[in-house]
Amino acid sequence: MMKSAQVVKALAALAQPTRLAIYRLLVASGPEGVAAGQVAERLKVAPATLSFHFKTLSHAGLVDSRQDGRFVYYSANFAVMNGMVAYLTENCCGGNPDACKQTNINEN
Amino acid sequence: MMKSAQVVKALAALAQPTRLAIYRLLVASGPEGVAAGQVAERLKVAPATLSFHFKTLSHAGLVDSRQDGRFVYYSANFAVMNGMVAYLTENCCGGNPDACKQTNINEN
DNA sequence: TCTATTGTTAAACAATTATTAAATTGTCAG
DNA sequence: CTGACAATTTAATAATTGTTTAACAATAGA
Repeated sequence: MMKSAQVVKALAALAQPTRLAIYRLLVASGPEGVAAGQVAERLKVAPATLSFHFKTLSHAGLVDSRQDGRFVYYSANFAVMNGMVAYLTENCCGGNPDACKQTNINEN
Repeated sequence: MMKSAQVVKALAALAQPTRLAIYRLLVASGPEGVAAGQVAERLKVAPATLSFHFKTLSHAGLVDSRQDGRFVYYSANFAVMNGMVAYLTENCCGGNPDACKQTNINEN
């Protein structure tokens, strides 16, 4: 089980519109990753701002990076995301993952 | 599918140690809810601070409240939590919820 | 009604976060 | 080596967030 502090860090990293968009873009782009500049262009974010957000995501363990020539390729790391979802699922329903879904059915 | 902005709001609400602890306590305490004072005592949080955090959680739709006499009982609302987990699961693995688990197996 | 209890609100403040512009590092091509 | 390119770092600033104290509402009970 992931530690609470690490979960908070991961949640905080994703709790920002630009960073959530970055993460989604990386997830959709596969394991080879996307160059920082491409992300900047696609999401219309200034390079310095993007670096700042990458650092936050990276520090939370949500993304990996690899340098290739002048480019830095970022990719999603699913381990932390998975741990986070597992933590939420378990702590959302008191060990019964289906409880939420049942609640959801009742309320939709 | 939950909107991205609502997901960000829910993530932000939980991305704080005290609020995550509050939510977990409410989840563990069942649908009847817990009085604010009990939460304050259990988590050792000042009343005003707790009210502030309850407001954030409430505004994100993660908790419900009901007044009973002098007491205000808070309870977890699973609908938003469930929507959030569903959003993350879908956007984490590009529509394939198992991808994360497989990645996890590889990295553990 | 008076008083104690429960909880929220308001104001002030410290700490953190997000953004920008400018300077810096590292890499490649000529 | 030089110049251009890709990205990060730094410094400054604005905005947001978390906490505390004090004041405020609402309810219950004597």
